[in-house]
Amino acid sequence: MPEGTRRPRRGATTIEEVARAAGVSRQTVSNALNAPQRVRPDTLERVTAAIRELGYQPDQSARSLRSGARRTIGYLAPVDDPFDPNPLMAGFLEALVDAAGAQGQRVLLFRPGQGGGRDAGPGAADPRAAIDELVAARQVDGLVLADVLHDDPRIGHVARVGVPFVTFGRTGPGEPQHWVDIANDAAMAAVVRHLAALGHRRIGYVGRAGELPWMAARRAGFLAEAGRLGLSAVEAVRPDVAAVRELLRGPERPTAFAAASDLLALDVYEAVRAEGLVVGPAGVAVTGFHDTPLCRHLHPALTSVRLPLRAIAAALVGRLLDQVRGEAPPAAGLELPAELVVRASSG
Amino acid sequence: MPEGTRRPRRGATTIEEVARAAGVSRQTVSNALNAPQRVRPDTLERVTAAIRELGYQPDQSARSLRSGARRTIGYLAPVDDPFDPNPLMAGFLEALVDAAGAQGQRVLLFRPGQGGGRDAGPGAADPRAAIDELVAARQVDGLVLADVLHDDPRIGHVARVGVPFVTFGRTGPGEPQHWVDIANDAAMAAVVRHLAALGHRRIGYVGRAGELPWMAARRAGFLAEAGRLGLSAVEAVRPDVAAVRELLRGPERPTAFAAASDLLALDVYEAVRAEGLVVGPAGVAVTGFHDTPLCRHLHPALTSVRLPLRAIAAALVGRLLDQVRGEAPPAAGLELPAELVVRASSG
DNA sequence: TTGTAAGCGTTATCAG
DNA sequence: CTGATAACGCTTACAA
Repeated sequence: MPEGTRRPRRGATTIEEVARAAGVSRQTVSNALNAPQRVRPDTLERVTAAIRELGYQPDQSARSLRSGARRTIGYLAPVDDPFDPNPLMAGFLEALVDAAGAQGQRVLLFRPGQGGGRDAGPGAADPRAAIDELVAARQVDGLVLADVLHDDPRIGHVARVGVPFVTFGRTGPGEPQHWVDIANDAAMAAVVRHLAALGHRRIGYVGRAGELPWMAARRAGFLAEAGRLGLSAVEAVRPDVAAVRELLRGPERPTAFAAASDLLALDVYEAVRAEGLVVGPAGVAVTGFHDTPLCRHLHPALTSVRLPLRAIAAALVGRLLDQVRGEAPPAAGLELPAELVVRASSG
Repeated sequence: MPEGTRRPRRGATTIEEVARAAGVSRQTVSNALNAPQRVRPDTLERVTAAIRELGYQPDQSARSLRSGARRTIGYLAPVDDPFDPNPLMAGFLEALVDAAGAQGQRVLLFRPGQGGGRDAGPGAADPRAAIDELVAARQVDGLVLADVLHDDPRIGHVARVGVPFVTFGRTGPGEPQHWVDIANDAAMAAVVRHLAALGHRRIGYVGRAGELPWMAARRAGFLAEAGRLGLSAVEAVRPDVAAVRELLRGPERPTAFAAASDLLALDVYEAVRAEGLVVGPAGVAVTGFHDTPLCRHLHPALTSVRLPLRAIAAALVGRLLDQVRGEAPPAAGLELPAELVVRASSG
């Protein structure tokens, strides 16, 4: 690699130049930025003007090196196939970047399997290795983890490493409770109450019982509330069109369906139509979960549960920065309510 | 703000400690990392062992400050409502992070309206201000911009600022040609040929003619290829269900529809069914664009155009780093083909 | 091939 | 309230 030319420093206004322009020492400029109350008002004004005029911004690398604060939060992106992206990711990331920005923090994205060098050995896709790399290089002040699984190995790892972290999704009882999550069960219970209020007595559920905690919580919330209200709850054996059609042909034909996601609600739509029935309050009512753009493109438009992504992101960033500042980490997680958005498919 | 305690340096192995452990000067450790060929093999081995043993990673801030290289790429996220996220974003971002990681680069996400401080004045949502901030703070080596519009003000701005950049989406003739894009028109032409090969002679188009370049290109590709093949091309006056239904009731009833996106294809499905027709090669064939997860959840499954997101990301990162290294920027953009994925809705 | 000296831009300490 | 001095951890000349 011919490494001849030294990269010309782009524009690169330094604190020194600002100091000269304002007729003060560079220390005063630093104070004006980091502790304005310690600078005489008129001096502050003069410095501020010079800063604005020269378009000065402190070099973040220098600042980080000196102060230790990276002003950057790492977000470990889920390892999805690009063609089957986590529907959460886009909307949540935007909210996270905004929430971080409001606190003067940037968001650094990273994924497992990012060997900084050429070592693509085994375990290259281990999220723990990716975390270690980021932390060891001191590129972030803290981490945000999403899609927390039961006994997620990442949690114990970050706790052991000692890096500040928060999670979108609750952690296990033996683990640090630095989590924020939506009330999946309560939201699904609200769905059940909504359907019950419409007069439905037999409600079908479409979703997986499996190991994904948020899915398990939705199912539990459904079953609990249906039981409480004395409704007849019927579960599709599999979350697909064929299984739903079978329910619709059975003796206990549900008059409404709650789906664990918007995409699954789409399967319900297909099944209902295939059985010659119609989706809607007059026919078979249907609800989804996530409130993706899909909901408004369906006919009838799909009732769904909207996640409070901005509130979640704000809470996560707040709790993370508390830890970064050395304050006591929260003793308990934070559960935020999700909002039921009623549309034509059920109202 | 009581700023008493100095933050304890996390673990923070330094190059000095590695040097001591390996019995060499810290200079040699640096060489082992940045210019291994200049270190004697046995010394290199000893140093490498010490590095591994201590879990040493160079402090990125110190490295950046000294060398000028940030090893970080900025991605300007589109300003979407979190509840109507750009479907591109998730899958593309993952591909971008991986492509960057393969080159030893991280990805820093940012959005307009991120005042680092408390100045939420007007124009806070101006992407140019956000770019300026990031560049002035020297947090990135270069920028990736997506969703380039006609006469996009961001392009001229980054060119003027002089920061290396590339775009996903082509730039105007008077602007730098640092772009990578998919062949929207060619992909849509392939859709038309596919439908023609199935025997369709009257094909409907559902999409907006508007100012979004990628949408305009798809429409143009459709019209051009239909004309070339002597097909009758009919456009829906608006991209919605009602407009499609009107076409289906009209004298020139199309036997197939090409939609400019998967969500629009969903509207076509609805319209076809509302008219008592059936989607599929035997009834009305339908195609989408993007190949979102939605395609496989539709019945019949939706034929769509898959974007080569990983290839795009790799090309973008490659071209960006070329610029960062001071090599001549590419004189022309790069157009990549998209792949037609045929499913039951048209085959 | 390896070690020495300097400095990247900033902030913290301590005199004035 | 302001100004000099040192140090954060690293890389790049240059000398050994």
